[in-house]
Order: sequence, then C-alpha cells, then structure tokens
Amino acid sequence: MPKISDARRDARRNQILEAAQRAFAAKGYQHTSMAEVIAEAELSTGAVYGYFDGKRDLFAAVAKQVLGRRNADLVAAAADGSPPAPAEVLEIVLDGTRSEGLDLRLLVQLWGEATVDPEMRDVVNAGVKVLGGAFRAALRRWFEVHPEHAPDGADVAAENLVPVLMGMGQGFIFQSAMLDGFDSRAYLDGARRILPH
Amino acid sequence: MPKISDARRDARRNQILEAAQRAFAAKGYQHTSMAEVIAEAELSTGAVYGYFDGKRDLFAAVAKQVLGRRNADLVAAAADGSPPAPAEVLEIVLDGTRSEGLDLRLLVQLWGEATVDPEMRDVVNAGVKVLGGAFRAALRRWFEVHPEHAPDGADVAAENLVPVLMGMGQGFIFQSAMLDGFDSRAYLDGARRILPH
DNA sequence: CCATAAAGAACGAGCGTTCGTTTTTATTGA
DNA sequence: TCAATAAAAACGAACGCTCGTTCTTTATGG
Repeated sequence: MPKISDARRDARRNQILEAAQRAFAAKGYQHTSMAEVIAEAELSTGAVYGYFDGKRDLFAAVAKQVLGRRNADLVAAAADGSPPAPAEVLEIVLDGTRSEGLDLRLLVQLWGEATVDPEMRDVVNAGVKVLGGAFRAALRRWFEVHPEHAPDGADVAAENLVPVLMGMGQGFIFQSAMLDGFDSRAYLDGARRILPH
Repeated sequence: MPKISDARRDARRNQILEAAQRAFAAKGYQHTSMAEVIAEAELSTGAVYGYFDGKRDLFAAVAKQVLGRRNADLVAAAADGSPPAPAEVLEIVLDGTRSEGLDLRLLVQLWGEATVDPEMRDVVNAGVKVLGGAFRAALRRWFEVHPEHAPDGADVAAENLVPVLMGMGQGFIFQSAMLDGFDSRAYLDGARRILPH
C-alpha cells in the first residue's frame, strides 16, 4: 500500500489542527482565510484539503478537540481524591484552559458561529451536554458528603446547581475574553462566596 | 433649507436599524449581506449608505441601541420601589430582553465579533461598564437594607457580587441562545437558591 | 515503481461599496 | 395658494477584490 504511515498522517493532521487553532484564535474564524491557516501550517492548499473537507469542517474539528480536553480535565480531577466543592469544580475547568494556554476568545467565537450554523450548534450542544454530565456527577458526590446543603437529596441539589454553575463558567469565559482589566481572582472569589461550601 | 425633516430622517434611520437587527439576528452578522439588510429595510443601497458608513457601523449602532435599552430597564426598575434582591436584579434585565422580543443570539454574535474587532470590543466594554454600574448601584441599595448579608459593608458586598452576577446573566444569555431545551425557569431558580435573599 | 500525498496556480461566486442618475422634498416668489 | 426651483435623498447597476475551493501537475514514501 503506497500510502503514508499512520504516524505521519496523524502528525500532519495535528499540525493542521494546531495551526488552525492559533490562526482562528488570533484573527477570528470569519476573519481568517484558508490561505492564512495554510501558511501557518506551513503546508499547501492541496495538503490541507486532503485532511479536512473545508474551513467549516476544520473549525468544527478544532472545537471538538478543545471541548474534549476540557471534559477530560474535569473527569480526571473528579476521579481521584475527595469530591471537589462547587467552586473548585469551576476552577478545575477554568484552570485547565489556562494551563493549556487556550485563548478563550476562540470559545466565544465558536458560540457566535454556533448561533447561526447548525453544525457548530451541534458541536456546542454536544460539548455542553458532556461537560454538564461531568459537572453533575462531581457535584452529586460533593453533596452526598455535605448533606447539610442538600435538604432534598444530593441528586436534586446537583441537578439544580448545574445550569447556574456552568453559567458562571460561561460568564467567566466571556469576561475573560472580552473585558479590559478583567480580574479573574475577584470573579472566582465572588463565586466562592455565594456557592455552598 | 431643502433638507429632509428631522422626523423623517429619524424614521428612516430607525427603519434601517430595525431591519438590520432582524436580519443579523436571523442569519448572523457575518452571514448577512448588505443586500439582505437593504431588502429587509425596503430601501436602496444608496439610501442605507447615506445613513451609515457601512456594515460594521450598522452593527455597532444596533448593538449600542440594544445595550442601551437593557441599561434603561435596570435604572428604571431600581429607581422606584424597594431595592430589588440580587436575583431580582438579574430577572429585571433578562425579562427586559424577553418582553422586547430581543433575539439573544444577536448578543452572542456581538460577543464573537467583539473578540476580533476592536470597534465592537469597545462597544461591548462600554455596555458592560454602564450596565455594571447599574448593577452595583442596585445591589448596594439592597445590601444597605440587608446588612446581615454584608459583614464588610454594603459597598464591598456589592462590589464583590457584581462580576459573578453579571456572569450569571451572560451564562443565561449563552444557554438561552444556544442550548436545545434550555429551561430558563430552572436556571433562575438555581440562581435564586445560591444568591443572598 | 506506482499509488497517493502534496503542491500551487487558476477559477468563479459573492461580497461590500461607489457613483452617476433619477426622484422627492422643502422652500420661495408671484 | 401654488408652481418653480435647487438641494438632497434615494436609487441600483457596476466594480473590484477577496476568498474558499478545485484540479492538474509534481514529488515521494512504501
């Protein structure tokens, strides 16, 4: 089989994905041309189109990868040790983005695109659903250990908290990406103060 | 002398602004062509370009109008009656968007564009700043009446809460615009449960 | 050696904007 | 009161440019 080896193929694919992530984060999905992505990847048009169907497909792949990594963080952190408190759950996910050096503007751009593009919307919905499940599981474990905060049971308490807690995360992402002089410490302090602990 | 009357001019300007808001909300800023905005406004290219410098300027104007209205809601509600509780502050702003029939996807699109376009970023920053001021003022008044929730004084308590509370609002906007089967009631219930009351 | 990956020039659709022309409007002089 | 007029607003065809994609050619890994 005169084909490229799997290792080579994966490496190329990754090379393109990382270049696309950098380019999209810097200039925005809509404002980045395929030519720019291609230049950033140090490849040719034909090569890139051999790996992805087009610009849209490329952005979706970048988004899936990023969202997948966020979920992995949370699952890993929740698996070992004592259950994290609500505020800690938030911090685990947000710290993950920081340590990875993820440009949060990329996520906000994804949101914007997803309001209008059904394929992207599906990607976001799937990502939120998976991440929401991880949030719920982590919170349930914590409420089980802290029944004083869960008068109606850990399940109900977790269920009620998930949307708002994720909302606080989304608010963090938005403000961090957008606001001049955003103080992430102050934001998380404020969150810690109102969340059960 | 032979110029159009101010009333006429304002009406035309509004006609364009409203058409643009509808068009952008439906298809997204980037995916909406000027031709579509112009058709929606039932005017000609030249007419629209007589009122706005271009597509970007038009979107900025729409955004400013929308953000301005949100702020007006809050200021009005906070002015009369007893100070609203934190959760109520949130509801006032979010209810305003609903009663106006504002498509929240428009805001998420604005965010996305603002990550990449300095002019839009300024619009968003200014909007958040003004709205944040209104939040702060409303919260301070409530904490003054409920000192049991403000051990370090109403000013500090309000200051600490503003970013997270706005974050919860941004989370609401995102989820409402994006998630299939979003339950706004459940979201606000969850918020009410953790916010001081 | 040849199947296929990579290259990159070329294409054509779609876009925002411009500009020369036509229509409408408010004013003015009879 | 009402033409006449000049200023402007509105019109819409056309332009020039960008960009995503395709396709033919060349290089190369197995």
